Amino acid sequence: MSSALLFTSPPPPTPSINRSTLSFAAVTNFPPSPDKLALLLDKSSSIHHLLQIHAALLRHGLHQHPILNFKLQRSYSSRGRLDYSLALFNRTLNPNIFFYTSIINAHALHGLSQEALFIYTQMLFEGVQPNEFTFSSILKSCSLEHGKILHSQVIKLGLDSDLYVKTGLVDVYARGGDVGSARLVFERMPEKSLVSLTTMLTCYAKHGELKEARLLFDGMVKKDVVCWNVMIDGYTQHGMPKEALVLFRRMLAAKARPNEITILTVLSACGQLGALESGRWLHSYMQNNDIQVSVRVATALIDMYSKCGSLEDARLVFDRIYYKDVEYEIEPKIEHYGCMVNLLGRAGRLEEAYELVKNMKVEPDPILWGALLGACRLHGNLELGEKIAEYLVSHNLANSGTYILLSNMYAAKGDWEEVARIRTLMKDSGVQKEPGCSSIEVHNRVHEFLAGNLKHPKTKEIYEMLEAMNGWLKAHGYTPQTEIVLHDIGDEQKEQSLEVHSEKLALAYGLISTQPGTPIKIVKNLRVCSDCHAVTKLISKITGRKIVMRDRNRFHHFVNGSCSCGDYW
DNA sequence: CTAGGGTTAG
Repeated sequence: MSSALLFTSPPPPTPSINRSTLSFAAVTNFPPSPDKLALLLDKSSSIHHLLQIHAALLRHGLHQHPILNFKLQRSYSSRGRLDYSLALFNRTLNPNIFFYTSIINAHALHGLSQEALFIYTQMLFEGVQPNEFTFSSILKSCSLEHGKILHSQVIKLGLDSDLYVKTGLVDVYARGGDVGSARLVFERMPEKSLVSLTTMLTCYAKHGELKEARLLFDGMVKKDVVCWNVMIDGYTQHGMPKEALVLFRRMLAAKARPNEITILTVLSACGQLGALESGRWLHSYMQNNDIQVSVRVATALIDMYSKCGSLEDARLVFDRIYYKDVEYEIEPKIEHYGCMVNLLGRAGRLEEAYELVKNMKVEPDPILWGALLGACRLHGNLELGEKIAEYLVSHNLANSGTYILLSNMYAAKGDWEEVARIRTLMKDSGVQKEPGCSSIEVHNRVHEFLAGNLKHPKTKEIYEMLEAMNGWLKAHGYTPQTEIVLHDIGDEQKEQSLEVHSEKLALAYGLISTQPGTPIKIVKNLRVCSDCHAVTKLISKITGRKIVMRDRNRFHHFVNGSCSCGDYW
């Protein structure tokens, strides 16, 4: 602004003052009454505002007022300023039980269990006796060990009849993994609230006791969104995504309203299943029901679409995120070593990969060893393969994959004696091969197939299609890769055992149950075998279908007789 | 009118 303008501007208008209003305000607002300050404290929304009120308390000698001090402390805590909260607490003379409980609660809520416990002991030292409120606060963050001590104090003080305290105790035992004690406390509760039921439900679900969880869940008369979420998530987190989806449908049928957490859980289940249609449906459900796509939901959507093989949709969601979380500034973890091992392994630089794993700063996990062993198999390096397998077996690190890969290598060389030895070794060690399972989603339903499985209602049609597929394959000059069958059986039997691999059953079902030309998406829990891979390539050419197969490691996009993995997986 | 503390899901 120029100085000329400054001088030519009219002076600001003088506010007209109503004298009676002014004197009234002066009388009522000064000095501020504790009532007014309490109200202000409850309503204030910014830290700046709180600091102003704090100043007013000091200015007017109200800084030892128990209620105002308590409210101020609570507001500081809820705004995440535990430092101010604690400073206020330390300057307060003889804090009462309310103040103690509140500050303990604030620390417990922020996961500062050591500090919460410290204040608790300080309180006991000062001769202030804890009550049921104090215990339900302190129990929230404490360890199992401390929980047990607190439990005995609860009983001593006769506070163990309180519903909140009991729920807190169930939660402590549950978090500490002591399911038995959690159940004991729970079962002795004379009345069980929705929250205490949900706490116990969470305990079962977290520890994989899904049958117990479901029993409790089905017995619950009143169900809110939290308990639905707990139950659905229990299935999702324990390899039962199909059950998770089924339960989610029941949730909708029961007119319960899903929230963001439900969506996150169900999207994860869809990803595990490769259930693209269900995932898409969920996406549109969110759009129709005004459930906002937060970054977390967007990430879950991208994860789901990626795992379902629809990279186009994943990209679409990704491009719509304004603010992107990024996985930069991360410490190299075991996954990154995994990438390196895969890279070196595929390039045939096995010794280098082996050296890398041996000299890692982090403890190598079975997946990493598996990657290395897989590379040995790929390049037929039996010598190193044996060395690694021996190491794994002797260090108790072997899983079913170790044995399978090793016996694969021997089988490929026709060394059936060694194959038999490995099988015995595997049997003796007690590890079992995870059965191969393929699933396909058709019309919003997930169909699962195990090798040689005859349980599907359309079994007859599926096997007819398998026959037809064999005919097409033979006509194209295909010979089954019988050498990959591990059992020492006749060639004809080997062919038969290959024919009913779970991915072929799923593929046959996909062909008979969808319109010609529709892309087929299959999810397999293990790695796809090389015979199934070759067959799927040919089928994609013969039928003109795009086939996406997600196995344990990666996606295979089969189009017109070739696969995106370049036959290198 | 008058004041204050507690539980479950990711």
